[in-house]
Amino acid sequence: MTGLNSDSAQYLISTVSKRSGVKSDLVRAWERRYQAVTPTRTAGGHRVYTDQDIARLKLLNQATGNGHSISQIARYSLDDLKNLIKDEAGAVIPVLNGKTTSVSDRVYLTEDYIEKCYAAVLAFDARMLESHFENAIVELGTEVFIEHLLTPLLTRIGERWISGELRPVHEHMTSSVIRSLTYILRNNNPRAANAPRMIVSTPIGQLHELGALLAAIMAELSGWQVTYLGANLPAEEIAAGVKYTNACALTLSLSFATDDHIVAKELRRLKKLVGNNVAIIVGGRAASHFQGVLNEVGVLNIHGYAHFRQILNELAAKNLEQES
Amino acid sequence: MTGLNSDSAQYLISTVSKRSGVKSDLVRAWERRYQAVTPTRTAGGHRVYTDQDIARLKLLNQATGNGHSISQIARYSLDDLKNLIKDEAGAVIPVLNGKTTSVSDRVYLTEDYIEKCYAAVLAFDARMLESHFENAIVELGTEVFIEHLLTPLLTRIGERWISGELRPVHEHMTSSVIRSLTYILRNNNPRAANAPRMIVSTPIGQLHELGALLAAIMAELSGWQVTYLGANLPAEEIAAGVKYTNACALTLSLSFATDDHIVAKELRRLKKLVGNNVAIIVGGRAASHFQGVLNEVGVLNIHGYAHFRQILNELAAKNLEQES
DNA sequence: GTAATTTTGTCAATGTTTTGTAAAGCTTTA
DNA sequence: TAAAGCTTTACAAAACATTGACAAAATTAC
Repeated sequence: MTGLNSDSAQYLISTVSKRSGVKSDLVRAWERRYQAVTPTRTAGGHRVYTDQDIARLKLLNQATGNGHSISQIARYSLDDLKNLIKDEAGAVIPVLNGKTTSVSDRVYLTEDYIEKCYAAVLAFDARMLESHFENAIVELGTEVFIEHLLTPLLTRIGERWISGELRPVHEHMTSSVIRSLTYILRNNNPRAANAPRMIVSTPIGQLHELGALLAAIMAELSGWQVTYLGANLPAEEIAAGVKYTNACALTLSLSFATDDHIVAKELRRLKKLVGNNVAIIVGGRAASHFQGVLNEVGVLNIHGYAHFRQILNELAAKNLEQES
Repeated sequence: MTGLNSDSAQYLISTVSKRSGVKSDLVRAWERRYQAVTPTRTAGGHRVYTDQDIARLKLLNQATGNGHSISQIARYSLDDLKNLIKDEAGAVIPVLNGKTTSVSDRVYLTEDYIEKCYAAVLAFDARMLESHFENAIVELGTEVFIEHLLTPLLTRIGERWISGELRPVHEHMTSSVIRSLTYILRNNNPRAANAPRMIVSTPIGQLHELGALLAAIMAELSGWQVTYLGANLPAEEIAAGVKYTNACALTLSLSFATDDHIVAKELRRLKKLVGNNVAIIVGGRAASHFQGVLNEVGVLNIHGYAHFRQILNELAAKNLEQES
């Protein structure tokens, strides 16, 4: 770059109009009516603008396009305008449950909540964590809560656990809080009577239950009737659960990559025990580490939230038509 | 941060309507009739709202959706509204219409409930179990529920597990249901701010968490602030939990008598790690099996429900006088 | 249980404000 | 001198405000 900084660079109104996308007439109107920009003048009275002015007008243009009234935002600072735009950036699907706020707002709020929640985890403050969760559920709605708060939060906890910032207890405490919250989460979405049934657990050797919990909650919200069994269960027990509930799907979470062959062995046994009529779904940070067995046994491997939902819907549909 | 705080940001009514989900007409009606919001005005008379107003309307919208009459709640503070919504999230409506049943009636009722609940466990029907629990909590009250339903039920499950009638999965499923219920149980009894803190867990090798769960719930109901960590944790982790929360008591449940020396070793390490200022309480079916170590380490051994309550009260009193 | 009353969401009619656009007439600039 | 800019004035569509009314729903009274 040259030495041109934003103060020295100067433009006439036609240039500004082209670069900001706001018609000249309108630029003048905004100045006259609301002092949206305050250009200096040449000796002859022509307006002279800076780069900052252009940036400002660009943002104002975008904001008004988003429904904000120019009179209200005309005098906002550059930073404030940026925030305003950022808030609206994700506004793609503005309707979730009919009423309630736009998704983008809630997604934005989420970042705040994630920070607060993570801080509570780090401080090992279960009450605080629970309180934040409660507020978040109320404010964001269950869908957004799960997808944009819980999922990234748990991912982060997983990472920090690996890096050593968090200890296993942190995870246990968090699981505990979340488990007690499942009650609220579930109650918000009434289940159908003939909902397809699913077992969620983790195989022996997999002690981390956060992933499994998340899967259980997601499945519940997708209309499944989930029986959550907790972590670290032998294949026989999981299979027994499947049989007892007559579940048509079994979701396992693999969060930790182990080099022993326990998980592989358990998966094979599981497959043999539950047979071919039960779909086995596997997800979790370490799932790819076990890719070999997963392929061999023939399980559905989850890639992200959306994918899981898709799998759930497909399975539910298949299950429905089998029943009829 | 920028200067765009919740006071400065301003919106016109259409934006507010979009974000809060309340139609413009209705926003105005609520203002006119109940002063639900009190926006400022532009020079021309247009209403101008803040972020707070939007949050308010959002909550009001939700609350009215929940059956509250707008005239009653229109002037609530933001916090009150949040609480209103939060309380409803767990919506059990624990109202018994004033009519109280005698304690004896309720104890009698419990036997009925125990049978139903046990049948649900045996049938591996988590929904049914949860449903019975919910009804029982409402009908019996938390105290009776815990003492006369949950305690004997869990004892019975332990026995039947030994006899082979039940499998480990049954216990896992039951734990899962109870954990999700802790939310209701806790919410009925608000805790004091300066409540004494406690950690509840089970040591490595002790996979059964029902006893620990029960202890956690009891302690909560006795006014303790409990952090429940789940089962099967190494001494270091439990000790870390104690340190993080600054707990003055640690309750462990020992349900299964093992002949290896793991539990004994863990208990000794635990004692060394937490020091003498933290009371270690041990309960559970198999506690007596480890009597040797328990004496050596110097723990409080629980004998029944009443005894546990007594211990809790004594400790709480001691803790209180130490703090003052 | 029914009738009277109140609450509450919605709408319509009518007038005002906001806001983008544009024309007219004059001035500056290249 | 032609192009671009300035100011003033005007205009119309969209959005907003106010008032008053109405009917369904919820409460209350009988």
